[in-house]
Formats: sequence, structure tokens, C-alpha cells
Amino acid sequence: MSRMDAEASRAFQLLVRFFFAQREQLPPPGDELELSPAQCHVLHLIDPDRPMPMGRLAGTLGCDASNVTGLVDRLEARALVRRRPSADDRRVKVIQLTPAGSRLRAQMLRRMTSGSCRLSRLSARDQQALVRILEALVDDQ
Amino acid sequence: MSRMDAEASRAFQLLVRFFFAQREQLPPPGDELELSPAQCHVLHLIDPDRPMPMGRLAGTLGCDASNVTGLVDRLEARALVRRRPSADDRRVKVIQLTPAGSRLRAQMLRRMTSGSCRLSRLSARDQQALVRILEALVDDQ
DNA sequence: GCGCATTGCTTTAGTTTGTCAACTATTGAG
DNA sequence: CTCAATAGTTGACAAACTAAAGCAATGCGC
Repeated sequence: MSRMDAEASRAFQLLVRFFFAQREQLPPPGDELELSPAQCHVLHLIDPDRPMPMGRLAGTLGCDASNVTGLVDRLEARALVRRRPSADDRRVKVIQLTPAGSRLRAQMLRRMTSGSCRLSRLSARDQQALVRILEALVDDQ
Repeated sequence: MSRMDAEASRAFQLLVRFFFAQREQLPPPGDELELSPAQCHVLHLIDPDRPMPMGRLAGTLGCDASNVTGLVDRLEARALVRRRPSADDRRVKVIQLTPAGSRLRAQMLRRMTSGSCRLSRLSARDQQALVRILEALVDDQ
């Protein structure tokens, strides 16, 4: 394993560990939000003023389209989200946050990234560095 | 939302997106490894020469102990892992990689962090910075 | 226009992941 | 010894996921 790969490997292990550690405190289980991790992520991905077709949702989540059907079903049953036909292509269904969904999303983001959150304990400099590096990682498609 | 929280929020969103993007190329599905994401993570957490009690596994994964029972069941059925009684405490079962498990783990790590991997496209400086910051995030626990 | 492969989503069927509650065995404190 | 706490398992169930088949809409070649 080359020098660089060792670093990448270490970074990867840390990312996974962090992700799980974060999840531990993610949806305070049996919480007022009542969102499963997967539902959190879906809500998280849909910008309130930029609805998203289901296909792109599946792509971003890296899972099967039929899975997204189920996820959206459950969110729609709770009126957090709405399926709307696309104007351009009648096969496409665009997922849009309802006002309630938008409100819950904001509440969730607030809860996960403020106060006691691990991320907020980093120095401002480190937070900026982390954002910059992650942007480079995610940016190119 | 304060200045620092905005940065933390952005970092959090990026981490989630990265995690999913990574997962997309994680267990090339229907692959020779035939490991689910969860199984990858378990394998990933057990150092070949440092077996781990199931309880600590559950803690690190941030999930219920009974869930770990199932995960280990499936891994043990494929002879990747073994339950061994602890010498100190007869209630405890220590999970140990078999040679096959150890081999598969190495193969998985190699595949996930080399070559086309997003992480290896970062500059060496950025990789080191990322590792340092993530260590700070994960460390205290 | 007509065929025909492709695309976007759903349905069905099946496995895995995850939770909770109840249970067993072991430990440790008093 | 008694009794509460701990480690793991079991059973029942919801949620998350996949693969395969299906349907409707698209759009390409002719």
C-alpha cells in the first residue's frame, strides 16, 4: 500500500467511524421528530425551493429507485413531501417539501449542527478547512 | 443561526453527501465480496489482531445489541468471523476475524481506498489535514 | 405516422437492518 | 445468599433495501 493510500485509508476509516458516531446522536430515537435516519437524509437532500425528481434522489442516495418509492411513500403519508408531475416529462415525478416538511427539515438541521454537536467543537479554522476539503471531494459529480 | 453554526451545518451536509457518494461505490453490488454495507462496517471495525466483544461493537455502531447478534450470525455463517468466550467474563463473547475474514477485510479496504477513489485524488496536504481534523472529531468519546 | 428500445417510476417478493421487550446466564455488591 | 445490573439471545415486528417484472411516456429510426 503506497504512502498516499495509507493516508486515504486512514481518512476513510475515520469518516466511517464519524458517521456512525454522529448517527448515534442523529435522530434522538423515539424523538418528537420521529424521523428514521434514511428519512432524515431524504429530507436533508431536498432543498425547500428546489424540488427533486425521484430518479435524481435515487442517484444521490446511491440506492435502487424502488427503494425511493417506499421512502417517499412514508414521507408523503406524513404530509412532509408531495409528488408533483413534471411539466417537461410526464414520466417524471418531482418531490417537493410541503410547508410542514420544510419546517421539520429546518428543525432537524438546527438540532444536528448546533450546540453540543461534535462539529461545532472544532476551531473556526478547522471547520473552514473541513468544508473546503469536503467540497473538493464531493464537487466533481 | 450563528456564524460558526453555519459552517458546522455546511460541513455536516457535505459529510452526509460524501458518505452516500462513497457508499455508491462501496460494495460494488452483486460483487465478488458479497458484503452488505453493514457487514462491511462490522468487518471494518474488527482489527485482525484485536478481537472485540459484541457489546463494544454495538456501542461503536450505535445500534441495539440484538442487531449485532444478527450481523455476527450472518458473518459467522460465512466463516468470516468467530464467537469466542471471553476468559475474564463468561457472559462476554469476543468476535474474532477468521483468516478468511481477515483476507476479505484487507481486500475490501484496498478496494475502497485506492486507485479511482475520491479520497486519493486529494493533495497529500489535504489528506493529512482531513485526517487530523477527523481525528479531533472522533477522538473524545 | 409506425415500430421499438429506453427511461422513470411502481409493484411484488424476498432479504437485511434495525428496534423493543422478554428471557437466560453471569457477575458483583451488600 | 439475595438481588440488581450486565452481556448476549430470541421473537415479533417495522423500515430499508434489492432484483425482477411491469406500465406509461419518450424519443429515435424509418
